[in-house]
Amino acid sequence: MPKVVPEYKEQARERIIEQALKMFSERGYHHTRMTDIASYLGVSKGAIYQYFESKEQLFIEAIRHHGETRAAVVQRFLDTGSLKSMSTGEFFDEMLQVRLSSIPLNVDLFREMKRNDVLRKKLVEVAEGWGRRLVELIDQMKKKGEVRADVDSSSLSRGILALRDGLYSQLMMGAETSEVRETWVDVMSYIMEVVLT
Amino acid sequence: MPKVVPEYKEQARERIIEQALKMFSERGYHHTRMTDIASYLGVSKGAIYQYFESKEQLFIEAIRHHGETRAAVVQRFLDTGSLKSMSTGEFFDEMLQVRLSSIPLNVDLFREMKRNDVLRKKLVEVAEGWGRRLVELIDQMKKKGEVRADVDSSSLSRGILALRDGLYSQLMMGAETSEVRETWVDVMSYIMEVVLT
Amino acid sequence: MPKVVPEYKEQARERIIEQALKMFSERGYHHTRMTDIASYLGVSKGAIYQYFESKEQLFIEAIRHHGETRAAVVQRFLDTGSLKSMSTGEFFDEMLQVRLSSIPLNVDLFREMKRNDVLRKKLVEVAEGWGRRLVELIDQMKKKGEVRADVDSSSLSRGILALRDGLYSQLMMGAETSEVRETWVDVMSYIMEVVLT
Amino acid sequence: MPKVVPEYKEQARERIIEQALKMFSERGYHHTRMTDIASYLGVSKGAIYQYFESKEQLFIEAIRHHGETRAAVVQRFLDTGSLKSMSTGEFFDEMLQVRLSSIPLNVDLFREMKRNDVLRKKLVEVAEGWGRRLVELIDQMKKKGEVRADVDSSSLSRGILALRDGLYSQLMMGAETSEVRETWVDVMSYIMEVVLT
DNA sequence: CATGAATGAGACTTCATTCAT
DNA sequence: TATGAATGAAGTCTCATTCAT
Repeated sequence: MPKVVPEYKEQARERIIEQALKMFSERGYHHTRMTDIASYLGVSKGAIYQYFESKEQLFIEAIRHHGETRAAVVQRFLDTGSLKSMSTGEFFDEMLQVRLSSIPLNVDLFREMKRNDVLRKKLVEVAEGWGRRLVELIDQMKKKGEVRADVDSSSLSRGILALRDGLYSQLMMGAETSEVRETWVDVMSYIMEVVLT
Repeated sequence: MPKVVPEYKEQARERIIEQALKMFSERGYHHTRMTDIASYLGVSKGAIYQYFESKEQLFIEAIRHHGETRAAVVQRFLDTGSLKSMSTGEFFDEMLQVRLSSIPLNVDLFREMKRNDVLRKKLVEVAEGWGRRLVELIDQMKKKGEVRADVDSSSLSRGILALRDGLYSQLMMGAETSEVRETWVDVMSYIMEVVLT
Repeated sequence: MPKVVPEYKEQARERIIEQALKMFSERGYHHTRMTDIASYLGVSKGAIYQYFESKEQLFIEAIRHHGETRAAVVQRFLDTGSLKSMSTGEFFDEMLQVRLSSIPLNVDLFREMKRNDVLRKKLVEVAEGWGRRLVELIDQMKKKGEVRADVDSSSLSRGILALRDGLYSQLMMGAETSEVRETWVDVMSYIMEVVLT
Repeated sequence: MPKVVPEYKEQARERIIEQALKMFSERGYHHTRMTDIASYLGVSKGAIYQYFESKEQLFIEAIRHHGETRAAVVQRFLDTGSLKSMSTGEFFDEMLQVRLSSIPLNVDLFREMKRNDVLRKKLVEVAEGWGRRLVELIDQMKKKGEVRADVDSSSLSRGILALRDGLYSQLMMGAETSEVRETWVDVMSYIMEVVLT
């Protein structure tokens, strides 16, 4: 009977969140039973309910945690102040670690949104956060003359994020990681070739 | 109480499939109840079971139908023999009509795949079909010298599809259609600027 | 596999309500499982959920039904325009049939009230209804000079209802019906002896 | 984290019993969680299990304790050797303090009785104890010629207890204490007017 | 002794599917 | 053929009780 808490309650929460996130992303919200999460953790259903009041709440927490983790990674690249750094295979690899299967998560999220206000706000907030930060970066680069002035920052930002999400989606559908990474590097380089001065 | 069969059995099947497809894409597989589909059709649950042996089977048929409809649209553009025609707002608009919310559909599909071999095959077949046809088009254009020889057809194809899917995903999340369309046109034009000779 | 509906849906509802009422009163809300009600009806749990959306809702309906049934009986005696008719063993017997174990019901009700506004309103409404009608009767009798003018109608009404409830409670606790009926008749006659002119 | 045992084990037991009794009466057996009792006592659940082997056992002890406390109060009035003393507002007030919400308790008790022999015996014993003592008092008064000879002691006793219980029940349902007390005084005075010589 | 995290039986509820009418 | 009431498997959640620390 392993305990959920190796040592501290906060760690237990985190362990649960991480396992839940993993399973929610891999199987989707509805295909992930509380029992499954529990048994993968080597714990009883009831234990999870000491940390989260419902499956939905656990889901929300998983999303929050996911968003925060991703934020750190992306921020690091944004901090370089250059779009180029995001066009690399390294960026893709790092995102992969953290973002793995987030598209399905988002879709489930979207479904839940219709019923859940808290969730909706959080999701929109996270999603818009990405876009905003990227737009800011592009705007700064435009000021420095590193990006063509006639480029629509918002449109470019949206396109990059769409490409990223579309590719992750392909990974989920079973595409080869190496091929997908190559696509990211290739297409980003095409785009950079045009928009960078 | 209108009957499922207005006149021909085949029409009844189609009516059911179309309603089911609509609801599956809007709400997702698990949030769509057989009762819902039936009542939206003004028909009893039992009636549906005369045309489809299970919810899953109906889902599969809906996917098939969806894939075929989309095929017609895309094929029309592919038939122009030019990537340019796909870089337009018109292409985007047409796809929108037919493809609306297909990302969620695909994701649900993916979830079902783990349990359903028939479904998996169909999905992979459809998904790869798109890629293959696009790769063929690019290869043809390369032969004609319309696309740079050093462009990786497979990678470019994959990137275009990813962009499309990522943007549709954004639409699902509540983004403005006009902004998303603009992104499609902008980013496709950047890419075309580089890959077309 | 007997059906819940012998013929009409309304009858099915009623059958369920009656069985539920019986069991709720005998065992209390928490000791009555949906499964129990269903199996006593020779039906599956699910069937009940076609008529009532939750156990709580079924409980509320049972209360409503109970109140209405009782109303008819009591009204008949009130309609005689005389308190005397309520002091008889016949009145007691009739109430017994209909009210059997309503004290426990009321107590469970009271417990639920803290959480359920609809229930609270209904209960208070029913409970106050009894008191009001009895007060009216006493007031009328006072006007006719059949009840002493210095009798407090509200207090007398409340006392009679309390006596009734207290005796029913004793029945629930296992007291002999004949003895309890005798008490009702005796004590009511003492009271009548004083308050009637 | 105060300890259950401020000084003596017996005091700890008593503290738990008193808190449990309070909560059982206010919320009912099923709505009172062991956790609630513990946290109101500022103690851990585990601590309670050192004094009582189960929730049911604690309930039983609470009942016993309750019965004993009440006994003292009532006995004091019985000791006056006169029914009149029980017809007063003072008696009612004292009972109120001690008996508050015992009807619900009794009902829960009755529910448990079906499953628990020990409980049943205790309850019946306590309940009958009240009746017996009251009957004895009335019999004594009859001997002294203070109560009419044709009064059925058992019936009168039962009626008084029923009135008391019915009124307490009304209090539980939200009736005004002052009105209920008035009813007790009024109705008891009617009855006394007839049965006392 | 005390604590409170973990357990797990058990209750409610949902919904795809069946089948008598 | 159509209907929709009934079924029952499966999932979520609660809470008395246990037990390692």
